Amino acid sequence: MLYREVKRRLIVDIESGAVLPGGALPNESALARRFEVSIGTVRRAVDELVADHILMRQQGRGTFVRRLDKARFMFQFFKIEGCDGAREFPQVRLHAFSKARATPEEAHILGLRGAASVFRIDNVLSLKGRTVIHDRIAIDADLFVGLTRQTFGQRSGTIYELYQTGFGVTVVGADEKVRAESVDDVSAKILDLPQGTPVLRIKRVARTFDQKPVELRISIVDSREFEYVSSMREHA
Amino acid sequence: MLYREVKRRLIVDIESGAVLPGGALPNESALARRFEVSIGTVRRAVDELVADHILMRQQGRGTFVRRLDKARFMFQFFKIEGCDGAREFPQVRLHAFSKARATPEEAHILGLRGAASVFRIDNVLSLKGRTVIHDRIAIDADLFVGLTRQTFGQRSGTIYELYQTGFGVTVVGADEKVRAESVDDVSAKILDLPQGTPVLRIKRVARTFDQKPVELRISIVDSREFEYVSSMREHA
DNA sequence: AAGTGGTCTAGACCACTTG
DNA sequence: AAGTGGTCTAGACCACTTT
Repeated sequence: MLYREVKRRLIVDIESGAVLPGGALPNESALARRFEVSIGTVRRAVDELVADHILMRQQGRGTFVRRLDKARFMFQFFKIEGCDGAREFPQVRLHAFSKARATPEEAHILGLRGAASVFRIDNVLSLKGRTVIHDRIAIDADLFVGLTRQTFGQRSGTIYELYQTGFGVTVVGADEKVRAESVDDVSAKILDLPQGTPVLRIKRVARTFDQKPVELRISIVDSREFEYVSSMREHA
Repeated sequence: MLYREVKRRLIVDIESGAVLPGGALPNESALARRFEVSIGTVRRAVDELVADHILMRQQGRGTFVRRLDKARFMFQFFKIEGCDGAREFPQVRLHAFSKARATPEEAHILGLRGAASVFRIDNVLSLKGRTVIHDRIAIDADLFVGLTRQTFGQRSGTIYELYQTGFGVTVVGADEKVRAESVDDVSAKILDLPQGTPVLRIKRVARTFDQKPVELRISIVDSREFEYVSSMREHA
C-alpha cells in the first residue's frame, strides 16, 4: 500500500495548490526520489489518479493536473443527451443568485452546522435552442468566500472550473438520484411546460477529495426530447 | 500492449467455457508460461478483468471467474433503491413469456436480421412488498435456443445468471437511458397506479464481450418511494 | 510446508515531444 | 539529442489459505 501513500501526498499537492490545474507534475523519477519509492510505485499512484480523472498523462510531455473544462464536464458530469444520442454543451443562463440560511436538508447533506449559510444559484440550461433543464444549486458559503453574482455570471468556463480555479475546490465525483414527478409551478414556467407534465428530478451531490460533499444540485429535466444516460461498465 | 493480447486470450477461455463461471484460472506463473510473458504482464491483464468484474482474485486461493449472482447483480446492474438509500433484492414474478418476430427497433438494437425472432419476457418486480417495477425484456431467440417459459420461471438465481450458466452469455455491462413519462395503461394496471402518474422509463441495452448487445429491457418504475441511482466516480 | 495472490523494486527498451 | 511517459521483464519479499 505504499502507492496509496504516494497517491495521498500527490492529492495534498493538488489540494494545496502546490501544483495548479493545468500545471505539470515533476517527472516520474523526480517523484520517485522525493517519495523514496521506485518509479513503478509512482506510476501506480499516478495510474489511479488518471483513472479518477484528476491527472492526465501525455507521452513525451509530462503529467498534468486536469482542469474541469467543458470537455471534461461533458464527459464526466453531463448525462443529458438527445434521444438520438446527440451530445451538446448546454447554453447556461443565470436565473437567480442569493445567499441564505441553509435548510436542514442542505446542512445535513453538505455537512454544515445548523446556522450555516449557503449560496443558492438557479440556472436555466438550453439544448438545441430549447430550454430543457432547470438547475437549483446550493453550496457552502464558507467554502466559497467572496463569491458574488458577478463573479459567477462572468465566469469564462464551466461552474466546476470556477469552483476549482477560483476557490480551490476540485469536484472529483458525484452521486445522483433520479425520479419522475409532475413538474412544479416554478419549473413549469421556466421550462414552458403545461401543468402536470412528467419531468425528471435529479438530485446530485458533488464531492471533492475524500468524498467530502461540496455541492447539492436539483435538476428538473424536460425529458420529452432528451434523456438521462448512464453506462455500467468499467473500461470503455 | 502485450497484456491486451493476454486479456483477449483469457476472455476467449471464458467465452468458450474452458473455464466455467465459479471456476479457477490457472495460477499466475502457469499463465505466464503458457502465454510466454512475464507474471507482471499476466497480472496487468487480470487486473483489468477484475476491474471489469469478470474475474475475482482471492489472496492465497486463486483467481476465479465471477458468477452473475445476486450480490453482483445488485452491485453492478440494479440501480433502484429506496428514497432512504435502502437497497434490497427485488422479488420477481414472471408476468408473460412469448416468442415473436423482432420489431424493427429490437432488430436494430440487438443487431439482428430483419426476420429474426425474439423472446419477450415481462417481469413484475416488488420491493418492500410493493409492486414498483415492470420490466419488458427482449432477447435474440437464436442466442438462447431451447429457452422456455419453464426453464425461465424455474431458474434458481438471477436472470443474468441464467443467461450465463444456461446459454454461455455473460453480461458484462449495460447502457441505460432514462426519461420521465406518464404511465401507460398496461403498466398502470400492473403497478396499480392512477392514470397519468409520472414514472421512470429506463431503456437498458445489456452487452457481452466486445460490446455485443444481447438484451433490450424497458423498465417502468414507480419512483414515488424508490429512486434510480447513479454514481460518477471511478474507485469507490 | 507448500502454493497462491499482493506489493514493491530496478532496470531495459520503446514511442513520443521538444528544442 | 535529451527528456518524458509507456511497456515489459525478472525477481524479492510478504500475507494469506490450504493441506
